[in-house]
Amino acid sequence: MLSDVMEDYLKAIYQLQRETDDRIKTSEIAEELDVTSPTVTSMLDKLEDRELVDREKYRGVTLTDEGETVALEIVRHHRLLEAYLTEHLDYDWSEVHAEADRLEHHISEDFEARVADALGEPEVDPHGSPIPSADLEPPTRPEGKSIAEFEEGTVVTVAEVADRDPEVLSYLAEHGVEPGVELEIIEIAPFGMVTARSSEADDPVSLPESVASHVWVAAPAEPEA
Amino acid sequence: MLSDVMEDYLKAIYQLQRETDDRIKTSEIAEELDVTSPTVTSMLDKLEDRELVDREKYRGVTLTDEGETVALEIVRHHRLLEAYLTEHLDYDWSEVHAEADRLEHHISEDFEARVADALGEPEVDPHGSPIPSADLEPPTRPEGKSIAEFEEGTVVTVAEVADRDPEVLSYLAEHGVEPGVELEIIEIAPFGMVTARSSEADDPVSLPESVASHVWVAAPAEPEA
DNA sequence: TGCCGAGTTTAGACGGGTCTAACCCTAAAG
DNA sequence: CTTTAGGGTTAGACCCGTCTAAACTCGGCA
Repeated sequence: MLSDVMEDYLKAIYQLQRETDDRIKTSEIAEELDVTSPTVTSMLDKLEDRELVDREKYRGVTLTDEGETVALEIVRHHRLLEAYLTEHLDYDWSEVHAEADRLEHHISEDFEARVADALGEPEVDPHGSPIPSADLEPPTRPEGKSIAEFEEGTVVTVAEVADRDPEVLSYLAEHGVEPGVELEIIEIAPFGMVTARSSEADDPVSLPESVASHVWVAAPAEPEA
Repeated sequence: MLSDVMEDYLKAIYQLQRETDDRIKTSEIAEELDVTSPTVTSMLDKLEDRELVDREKYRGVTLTDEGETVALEIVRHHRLLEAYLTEHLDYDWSEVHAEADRLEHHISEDFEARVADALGEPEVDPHGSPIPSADLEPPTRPEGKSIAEFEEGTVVTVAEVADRDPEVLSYLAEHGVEPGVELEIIEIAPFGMVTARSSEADDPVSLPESVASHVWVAAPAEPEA
């Protein structure tokens, strides 16, 4: 049996791996989980003993297949919960993350199945993030780009908003930046700030690079304009 | 902040207190929580430090008002969850206990409020047990008797089935013993076994004293027959 | 090639929750 | 009033997850 904390580490490594595609360093995990580096090192020892991570001392870790499966299970729980809370308990898009973070470790397989069923086996959560399937096969990374990578003047459709900060999410929602909306990229400043107009809002919104890079657009099936 | 484990102890003490109305002894708590006596003693030290229990060494504990409030909060969570799982996620009456036991420590005030709202502020859970109100005032103990305390031939209405064992609950449900049904007491054997016929089942059912004592009947408002 | 700094790991401590073994108190029986 | 059995508490150990302080490694730069 794995502890909640171990699950958190595996999930963190998984998510960092999705972002960087490289070995994950101690300090990155420490940052992500808000603990010190030695704490991470000792946990990595334990995860290595259980063959949940591959490790090279001083050079970071990657998940083993088994570790990845565990991480996917937790991510599935998390995203199903987010979807359920918004659909059936009237939570706002921006509020669900913290609640799901606490609950994700404590639901049974049975609960997971019932929630998935109640939602009709959804494929994405309210932020547009893909929900791992019940078989926990590693999803192929969907192609996609952040809105910061487009030319000024382009109109794109938001697929995913990968931020977790509720304040940021509220702000984005207020300014019409949510999965599904169309965004016209108005300006990309030299320091990375993106200004865009949403189909759902009157005024344009400006987002610093750190936020804009979390707003993703699905790679279009090359609509031969 | 209280740990999950502390909450479990407070809840256990609360529930034992409902049953026995006396100081609760170390060994009773140990039994309830499936832990050894020294473990309970050391936990009681901590709860006493925090003024959540009143203690007399060698003679057991009672909850302080503050301890009772915490216990009521947990019980409220538990019973709301049980109600929600049966009403909205299609759980069976007999299955909800374990799931609620895990979740009860991890839901926010907000979640609690939304669940209560979705259910319409229910007053009892699926087992007929009263759900503490949101203000966490200690409920006055409802009058009531177990079916073992009636004369043979009496017809009673089941108000609460206070067992927690899913196997026992399944068995009872199969034989028509659930909150709301009418039960005709057919026989009370000298060793305490109760045989009764449910309005919801064809054949009578016999219950050993240990089970029968958990099947409660609300004290009727003395219907002057 | 050798040094240096950033980042990682080791060493050692601590609080939480649990255990077993040993000791001690309480209350009931004589 | 004394004994004793049963149960409660103390003592001491262990694992978990965390920390700080100190030692070490890697890789870039002189």
